Amino acid sequence: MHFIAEIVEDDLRTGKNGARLQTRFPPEPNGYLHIGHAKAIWINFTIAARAPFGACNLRLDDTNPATEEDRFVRSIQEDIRWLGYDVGKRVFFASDYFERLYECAQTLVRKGLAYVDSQSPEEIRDKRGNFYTPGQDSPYRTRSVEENLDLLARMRNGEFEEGQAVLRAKIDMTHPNMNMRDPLIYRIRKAHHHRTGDAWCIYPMYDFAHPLSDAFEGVTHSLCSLEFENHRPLYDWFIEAVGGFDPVPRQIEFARLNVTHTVLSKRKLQELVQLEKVSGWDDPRMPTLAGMRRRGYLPQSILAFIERTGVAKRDNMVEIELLEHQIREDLNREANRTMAVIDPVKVTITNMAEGEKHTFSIPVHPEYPERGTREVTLERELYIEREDYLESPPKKWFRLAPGQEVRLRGACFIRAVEARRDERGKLVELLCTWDPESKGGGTPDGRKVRGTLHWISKTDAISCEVHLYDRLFSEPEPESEDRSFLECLNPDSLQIRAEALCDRSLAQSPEGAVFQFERLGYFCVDRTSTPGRPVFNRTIGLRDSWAKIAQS
RNA sequence: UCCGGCGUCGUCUAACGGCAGGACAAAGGACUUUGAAUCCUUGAAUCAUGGUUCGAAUCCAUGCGCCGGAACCA
Repeated sequence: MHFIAEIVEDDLRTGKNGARLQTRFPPEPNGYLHIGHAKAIWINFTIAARAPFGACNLRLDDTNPATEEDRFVRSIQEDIRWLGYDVGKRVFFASDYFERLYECAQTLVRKGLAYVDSQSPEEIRDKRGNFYTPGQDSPYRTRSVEENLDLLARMRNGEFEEGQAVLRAKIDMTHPNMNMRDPLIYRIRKAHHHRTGDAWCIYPMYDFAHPLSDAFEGVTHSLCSLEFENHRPLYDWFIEAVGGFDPVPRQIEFARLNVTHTVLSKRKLQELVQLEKVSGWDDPRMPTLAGMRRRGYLPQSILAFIERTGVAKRDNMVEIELLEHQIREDLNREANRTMAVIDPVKVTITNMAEGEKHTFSIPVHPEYPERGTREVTLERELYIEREDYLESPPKKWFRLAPGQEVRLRGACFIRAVEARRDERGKLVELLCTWDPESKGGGTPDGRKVRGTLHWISKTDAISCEVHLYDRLFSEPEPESEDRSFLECLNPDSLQIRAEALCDRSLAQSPEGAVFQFERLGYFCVDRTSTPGRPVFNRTIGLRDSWAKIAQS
């Protein structure tokens, strides 16, 4: 049980808030959700579920019309649903509260706790002071309630231009926490809002809108990331200053998720999209939920990963290996086996007659025989992976080499006899012999072969396209200061293999279907697939202990 | 120089004054019709110094280090 759960359990036990429990997930609709958001989503929904009638609201925090778009509102809802959370009717918008927030602002003015400042943005910034020196009061700080009320109404009516006036809270210009030095409440923005259109020309700031929106909704625990820790005194101040709320929400901060070999800043993700380093927000290399979905990640894997990384207050950098481990663990269970050859080389079995065919059935999943079997055909012409044959192999090479015998997965033993190459030396065909005694994959004499290869016969094969994805960044910490994250991009993060072959049975596979291509990894059907030509995305490769042996 | 937060194996995370544990990663081995999966084994940590205590990762003090904070962004 993490520290937030402990606080909440404690509140529940002591009957705080009448044992009510409510949280909220408040994204700004200015980009796609990524795996860092998944952490916030998971925390907020699992915490809410700790009480019988606990609930988590989705609140789109749309207080800045300049950056927000309706398409992001839609993608956010889609991604939350995909993760497995049903917000039902609990979808709210900060913009729905604009009128009520305005009334709160008037209340503050009447209480003498807010004033209209007519200084320029530059003056306001200069007079805020800095970490070491206190700020100075605005000359407009002492305006009367009546004047402030009038000015605020005229701000709303559009009588001022952007930058000519703002509404500020009257707190303390010498406060050591700079957030408390008369923070802005409203600024003028003559911009079109994606939901309220042109109804407003003043928009509330986050520090004002956020705590009050929580209070309006009856949120009891407002969970956010560490960078808002400095804002908590202000969060509490606005709720107290407006007054009359029950329950009074409590803000608790946790450390956001960081993962090696990727970036999780919205600005950087946006840059990758804009600079076309990736194909879009849902590029399978992106850490966005849309990208991970297209990549073939299962939502339960993402959630399990987040649960395993924990919730605490120290800064963290989770190794991507933990995510990859989780994906493999789930996909190993979920994905049925089939065979595909990504870089095919033709094999001719010279001692098998033209037209001769043998059929074998192989379990669809070795650990779950109840899932049934698949049929493969063995015949004179077939294909194996080019890299599975080596003319002069290193030690411990179990695959094909001159004179060496291997097993074709689920079928029989073959032995390499001759390699045919073109004028440039490229392998074009392998002549092999098979042992008819080895049908099924073993022989009466009980001799062992160490290597088993995946393969596909000429009649079973259809052409397909395979997208081999790897980590987007080759550096473990592309966000570290020493260079631009763009310089850390992995040039081989995508390899397109248009010559690949896969089993006929995959021709009509629906988008998102997942498979293990034996010995290669886990793959899913991309949305660009067509019935005649499937396109597969590699979600993650199998662990490859040969790669380590080969290295040494 | 100010304010806030945080320091436990390489990484993430437990411990609520009483044997520093787990997971990933790493190394070695067994098994294997996927060099997969599975199984076994091993190495690996309390930022430092003082104090309180029978006993401190935990409480106190001091120091050091790291992160965040000076948008009319969220």
